[in-house]
This record gives sequence, structure tokens and C-alpha cells, in this order.
Amino acid sequence: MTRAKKHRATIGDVSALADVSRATVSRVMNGSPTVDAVIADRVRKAAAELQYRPSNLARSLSLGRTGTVAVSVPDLRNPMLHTVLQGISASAAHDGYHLLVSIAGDDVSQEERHFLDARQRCDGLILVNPRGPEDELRSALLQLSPAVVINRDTTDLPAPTLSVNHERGIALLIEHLKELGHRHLAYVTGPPTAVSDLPRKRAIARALAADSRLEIQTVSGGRDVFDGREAAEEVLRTRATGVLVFNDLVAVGLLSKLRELGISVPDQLSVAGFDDIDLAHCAYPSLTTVKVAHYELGCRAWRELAVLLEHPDSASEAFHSFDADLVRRCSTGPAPEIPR
Amino acid sequence: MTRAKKHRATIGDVSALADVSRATVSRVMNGSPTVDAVIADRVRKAAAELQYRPSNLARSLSLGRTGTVAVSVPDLRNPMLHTVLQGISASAAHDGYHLLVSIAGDDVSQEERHFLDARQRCDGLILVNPRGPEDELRSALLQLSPAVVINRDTTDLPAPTLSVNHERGIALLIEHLKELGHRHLAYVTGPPTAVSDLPRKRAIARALAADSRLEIQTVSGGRDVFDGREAAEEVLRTRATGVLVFNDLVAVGLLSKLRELGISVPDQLSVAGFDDIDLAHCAYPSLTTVKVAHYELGCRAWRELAVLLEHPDSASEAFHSFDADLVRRCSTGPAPEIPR
DNA sequence: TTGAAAGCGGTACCAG
DNA sequence: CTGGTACCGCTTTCAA
Repeated sequence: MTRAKKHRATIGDVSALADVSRATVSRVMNGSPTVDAVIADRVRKAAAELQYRPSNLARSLSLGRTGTVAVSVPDLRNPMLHTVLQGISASAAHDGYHLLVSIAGDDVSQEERHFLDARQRCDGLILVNPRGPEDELRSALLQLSPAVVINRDTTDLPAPTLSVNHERGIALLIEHLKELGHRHLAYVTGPPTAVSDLPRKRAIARALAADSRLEIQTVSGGRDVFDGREAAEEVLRTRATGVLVFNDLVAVGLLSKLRELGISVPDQLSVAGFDDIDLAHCAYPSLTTVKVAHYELGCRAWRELAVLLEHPDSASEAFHSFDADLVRRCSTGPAPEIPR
Repeated sequence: MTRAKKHRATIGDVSALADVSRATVSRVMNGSPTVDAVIADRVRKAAAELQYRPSNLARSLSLGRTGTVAVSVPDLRNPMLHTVLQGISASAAHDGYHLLVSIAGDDVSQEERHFLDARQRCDGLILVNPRGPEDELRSALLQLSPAVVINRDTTDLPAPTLSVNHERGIALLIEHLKELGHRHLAYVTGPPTAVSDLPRKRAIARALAADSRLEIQTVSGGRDVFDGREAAEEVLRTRATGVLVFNDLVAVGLLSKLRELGISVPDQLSVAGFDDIDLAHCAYPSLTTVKVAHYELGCRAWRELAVLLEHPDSASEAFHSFDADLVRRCSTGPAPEIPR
């Protein structure tokens, strides 16, 4: 034993052991075909003996690329995100990129810093459901490029933007409930920071404007099942006969609390969610919702980022919208003759 | 405008603009107090003008640390993971570390390579629910250090190991059902790759050995709600009066399918889950399960990693076990007098 | 207090 | 086909 050096072997150690130049070691490690077989073998042997692993850091610095992209998400609780992530992940893997997920957390004021942090370690960034004001986002994006944004329904961000068409999704749901005879609805919102509440509310405003017999009251909700449970009593106080919920997760919570309160769904109250997560199917009663092609959205987001990665200056500002389709299940039914 | 240089400004650009050395710029950027206020200001101005952001890559290479750790998880669907992640994340943030989540995906044969990939970009790695054979894991860990393992109930891995005491959790559940008069149970497994099935099965074997009147049959399940739904019919075929399920998510799926099949829970069949996720509370009927201090587990895992980060050679091999406590809800009840 | 220069661990161009 | 060498962008002695 010469030395119990604790630090990992570097390319220099290998080149010394194999008695070749570092350049040659580099070639061998990267599978360059222009290396003599005998020498290559010698190098590989030395590398193995030293348990040599090229430093990604040094490699990235030299190459000018990391082969990694980050996805920033506010929170992992919403299963709809997983589907988007799977889409991104599969496409990225296909193109030889490694995906890293970064959780932004609740503090919106720290979000911009968080984006930068994540972006600094990668070649690109995908922002999923970014919160915070639009002008801040816009200026942040300048430093973040290449980046792509998911779920921000603005067409003029300085980055490719893909978004679920929340407005149309909610419109479909309202339409559905109206056809069932409902006139008085409630809307359970997302968390205060959720920007996707805006298009939803826009859909509500439009529906209200188009039909004077319609009434829709807003109840503040949140992002997880407990938020849904907590909204139950206030929903009941509105005396609405149908309720639209921010997303399926919250809706599942609402459903559970309604059951405890002895409210029969959909006989006394109809409930509709958003996203069509797996759980929507398992809820009791199974949840009427709208389905979105989240996986495809993820794939498409990757695609947009990929072109930016190749062509860093192709000032792409595409906007893609993903429609939601009604999935009618058992949590909605005809409006009760005599509202509670 | 001198040049429309597309590339980001480097420390050299700033030093040139401010007419100081790069060393000084570095000092200013890192808040060294030994810099003349006037000069420091000049540097800051130049940096701002150039929109200079130090390259994390170069910085990390020079410093020998990235300030980042990765957490590798097999899949994000299980909400229990989120709680663990929150624990890790909060603790890591507190110590000034950035957390990156890496999703291993279904292909277990790629898992080792995945670990290395993730580890290479960070200062440390936390493996949550690693699959694959123990000897492979053991040898992988040698290259991965510093790393810590979560949920592998082996005491002699070459890395700190923290694990939920699955064996005892299942034992509690069996005990609970026995007290309710159940003699014939079924166990719905996790996915074939899930190593935590082993201690669970061990608990079952012990219970069987200790009580000859007890019978427990195994049904293959999986990791998500649909796997639970699919297991329903086979569960019924066992004619068991009580069923233990791999985890709450699968149990929720099972519950939903049982309802569709007209089986009344717990009157005809008792169901118990594992983990006590939020959803367990919202299921119908609400799910009896065992609760684990997942958040604390996450915090503790970080702690272990943190000491390794400081003291790279403190060959820590601690093993910490986290007990599960019974949470009795509505999905379990007395064994039916006359089994179906 | 500031600057020059030597790394950190690789890659890649240019001779030979 | 191989080796020498100049970077990649930043930090950190060591002198001045």
C-alpha cells in the first residue's frame, strides 16, 4: 500500500498508472475509436484498479454542458404532476438527459431564487406551475433561459409555454352541471398562490355573464385533501346544488367530509373535480372531472426544451394549449327538486 | 454596444469592467469583509450591469463541493415518500443545502447506474426504498459514499441505514385483527421489486408460527390504487375475513373495488393499510392503518448524511428503526360470524 | 487590501 | 495514434 489517499482517483492518477497521457485516458473513457487496443486495455485496467470515475463536474465545466435538466415543481402532493413528470422524464431519458426534480416549497417569495438555484446546476429548466406575479416571472425567465413554462396561460412569456386550458375545462364542467339542471353552484378555489385559479375564475365570469339565471359562489379551498375537507361546511352554507373543485385531490377530501356530514352525493349535492387523477376513479362516489393529456404535455414540454438546448438562440415563444375533456362519473347528477 | 456576446458574463468580464483582478471580484461576490468599500461597490455595479452570476459548476469544482444532495426514489406515486422528502428537505435547507430528487423508474437493472448518475452531481445521496439484491447494493454503496439508505432493514450496510419497522407494524395489525376475532387473513403484497415486502412477510411467518389457528394467504398486489383494485377478486377468493395491504394507496384502491363488488367493509371484510397517508382518512370507510413518523425519519436521514458530509471518513454504519403505531379507523371490525 | 498564479478534473486542438 | 497544452470559470494561497 503506497498511500491511503482518501480522495477519489483523478484522470492524472490513471494516466500515471497506465503510463500514458491524460488525453489518452480521456479518449478511452469516452470510447474514442482512435486508440490502440493494447493501450486502451491498459488504461481500462488502471482505471478499474483505481476505481476511477470521471468527475461529472470537471467534465461539465469543460464540455460546457451537464446533460442534466431540472424541473421545478411547487409541491409533489398533486398526482397530476407525477404524470407530467413521467412524460418529461421519459422523453428526456430518450434524448440522453438526466432529470432532476427540485421542490420549490411554500414560500413564493423564495421561488425566483429557487429557480436560479436549480437552473445553475443544469442545462435547462422546466417550470411547472410557477407562482408569483407575471412581470417577475418574465424577468426571471431572462436569466433562466433555456427554460420552458408549464401552466401559465400567458402567450407572451419569453419562453415556450404549455398550458392546460383550465378555462375551457371549467366551462365544460359548468355546462355539464347546467344540463343537469343546476343553477346555483359553488367553486372551491386552489391555494391563494395558485395562478391557475385565474382562468378558472374567468370561465366562471363568462358563464355568469352568459346566463343571468346562473349563480356561482366562491369558497376558498387549497391543494390537498384536508383543504377539501375544511371547505365542506362553507360549501354547504352557500346552499349551492353543485360544486366545482380546484382539483381532484381537493375534491376527494371534500367528498369525504360531505359523507361524514351525511350529505348524499350526488342526490343532494353534485361535485366535480379537475385533472382525472387515478383517485378520481376510486373516490366514493367516483368523481366527475375533466381529463387532461398530462403525459403528452410533459413530452411536449421536453421537446420544446430540447430544441432550445440545441439552438440556444432560437427565440421560441410558442404557446401550446391542452384541452380538457369531460369525464362523467357518479359524483354529479340532476339538481335536486328542492334544494337543501 | 460592443458585442452581442450570447454567452453569460464570467468573472473575467466583471473584473475587466470594474478594472480589478478576478480575485477581488471573487472576494466581493462571496462577501469577504477585506475589500475596500469603494472597490466593492464598483465591482457590484459591474456585476449588475453584466447580469453576472457566478457559475455554480466552476465554483463547485474549485471548492470541491456542490452544496447539493440528491435523493433517489423509485417512484413518486406513494404519498408517504412526500412526507419523508419534506423532512429531508426542511433539514437540508436549514443547513444550507439544496435538494434534488431523482426518479429511478421501473427498471431495477438500471438502478445502480442511476444512483451513480445522481451521486456524481452532488455531495451526497440518500437512497429511499432501494430495490435490487443486497450484495449489489452493498458494493454500490462503496462508490456512493457519502450516502444513507432509507428502508432497507439490514443492519450491516456500509452506510447509515434508517428503516421503518415494517415487521412490527404488520405484527400490530395482525394482533389487532386477531383481537377482533379474525383467524383467516390475506396479505396483499407490494410490487415484486419492493424489498419492504420481506419484513412484512417475516412478521406473517412469525404470527403463523405462534398461532396454529391462524391462516394467512398471500395475494399479489402492487404500488398504486389500480393494483389494489385488481387484487380485489383474488382477495375475495381466499375467503379471508381480514386483509392486510402493502400500503395505504393500494388499500384505497382495494376498498374502491370491494365497494363496487358489493362487499361491505368492515362487516363482511376488514381491511388494513400501512403508512397512514392523508388519504387513509378520506377513504370510505376510513382506513385502519399504522402510522409512521416519516417526517422525522427524513430529518434523521439528513442528520446522518450531514455528519458524513463533514466527516467523510467517520465510517458510520448506524441503524435506526422507526416504529409504526396502530391507527384504528373504520375499515376493520369484528370478524363476521358466518364468513362469506 | 489587492493581484498574480496555481490549481480543481477534464476536454480538445495541434503537432509529431 | 499519441502527447503537450491551452482552456472551462472560479477560489485561494502567497507576495507585494
